Amino acid sequence: MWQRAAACGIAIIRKGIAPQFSGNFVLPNNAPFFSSNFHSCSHKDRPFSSKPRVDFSSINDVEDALCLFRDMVRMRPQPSVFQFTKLLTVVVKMKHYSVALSLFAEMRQLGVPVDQITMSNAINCYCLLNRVDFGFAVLGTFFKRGCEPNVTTFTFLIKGLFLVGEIAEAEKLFKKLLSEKLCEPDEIMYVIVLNGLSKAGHILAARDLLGHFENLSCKPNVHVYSAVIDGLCKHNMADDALHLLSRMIEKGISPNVVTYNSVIQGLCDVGRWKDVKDLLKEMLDNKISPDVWTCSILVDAFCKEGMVEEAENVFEIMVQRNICPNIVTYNALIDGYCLRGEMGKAKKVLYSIADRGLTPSIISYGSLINGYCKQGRVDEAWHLFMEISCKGLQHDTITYNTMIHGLLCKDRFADGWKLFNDMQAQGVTPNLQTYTILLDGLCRTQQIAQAFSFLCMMEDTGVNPNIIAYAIVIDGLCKGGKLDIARDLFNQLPSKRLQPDTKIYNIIIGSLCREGLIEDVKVLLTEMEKSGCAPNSVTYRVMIQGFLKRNELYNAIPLMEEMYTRGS
DNA sequence: TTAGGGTTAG
Repeated sequence: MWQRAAACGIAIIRKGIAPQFSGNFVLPNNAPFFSSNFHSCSHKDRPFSSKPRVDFSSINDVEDALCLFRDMVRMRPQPSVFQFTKLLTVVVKMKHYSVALSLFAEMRQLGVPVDQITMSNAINCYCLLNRVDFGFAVLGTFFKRGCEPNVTTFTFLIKGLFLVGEIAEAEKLFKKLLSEKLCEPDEIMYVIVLNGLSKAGHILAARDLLGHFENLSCKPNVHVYSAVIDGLCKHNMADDALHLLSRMIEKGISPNVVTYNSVIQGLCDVGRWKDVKDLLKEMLDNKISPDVWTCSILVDAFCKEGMVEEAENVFEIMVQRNICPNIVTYNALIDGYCLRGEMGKAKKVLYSIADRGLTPSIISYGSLINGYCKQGRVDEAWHLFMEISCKGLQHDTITYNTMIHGLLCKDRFADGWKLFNDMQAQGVTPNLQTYTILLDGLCRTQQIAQAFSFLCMMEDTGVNPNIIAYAIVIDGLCKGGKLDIARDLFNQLPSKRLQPDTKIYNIIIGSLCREGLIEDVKVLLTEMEKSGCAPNSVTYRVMIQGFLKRNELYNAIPLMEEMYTRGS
């Protein structure tokens, strides 16, 4: 739908004629979009002195905003379009987008003036509600009153397209703005485009666009560089990120704490500790103080490496530098203790969070539940799982997955399935991981027919089983002595657009060896090599084990030799 | 004296 609306909106800009649907277009709340109250006069035409004062500082929540709106509507003379728009933006900042749109609709019904900025804000609200299509429809109505969208209006729309995953369309619209000179993109628009492209994995396109931007008269600023640097770091291109960091400095743009945090995160992710140290030094030399984000990244990185003592040292540094840890910092520490199995310490941190004026999040509980489950202490995990609702938090897909997985690992299948039903009853959507956990449970208990039905059910609910899900079922079939069915399913993978990985080859090869089907093994090994899926140490191990089980030492020994030659 | 931008976690 939005493409048509967008095409129409863009065509209108190009031709400068009224949109075909502007007159009677009805917004989602069924209020006609247009009324005759478009405020076409500039504020100079209406002296501000004639308008009553409106106190926005008294607004603490959305109810206050609604009350003020009612007061403003009754005021005589009526407050200006600026004041009404200001109120709308206060509501938008509170993230009450639907409320802002209702106010907007009411303004139109009551004859309160709206202008280009008010309308752009309405577009923004639709976009933030993932309804960029309605945003484009509002765009179409701009021209009815001889008003033109500007760079901010288009920035809202491009951001809206990225939000709903319409990456190509966002890029297309941006290029159209450039090629048809519909507006002059500014730094903020570049940040939105570059960040959208980077986050969607189109990192090379983002880098090219940055190169283009560097050649314009309006030069990229620190935010623009930071967006691309962050994208590079998130796509394991830490060297490129470091290179870009040097380039921005050469061009006289100083990185800020956010830029450094992105690079530090990227370096921590790949364990480049020396570079992290150098960068921290560079930061301090440049008089950029680490913030709570920097510290949280470091705490998390140390904890993931099992270096909890070092993470605790970061906490001490935070105290010295007067940096207050936030819930993310504490969650990283909880996770660190859990990874080391130090559940007592992890729990102590959880219960100390409230003492520090913070509220534990669902992630705090999720980490602990995961830690207890990993240790097989499901009853303690369950106790915390139940505590979540008492604390006014909502269970999410991940906590359900963790708990179900924990129960199934302890063979508490009935409890696991009961929780799965409860999850759906609570309106928490199962994801691929949920289904994979349950599929594994079915296969481990040799409920193969149910596992097959489950695969079909997954497809029906729009969650396509991935290679891991198939590997679980194929493994279950092999372990249940149903090698033929397993091979059939394996052969169906290409038709499901799934590329077998080493793990799945190993499952089939191991079974074939146990059956003594050495010729079939040779065929699969050749196929594996051709597909770029190299045999690994597990491949050799399963083959050797298979042959030894058949007392075929003469087949096993040459494989041992080959395994050592290959260094697997 | 009305609008838009970047980083963290189970």
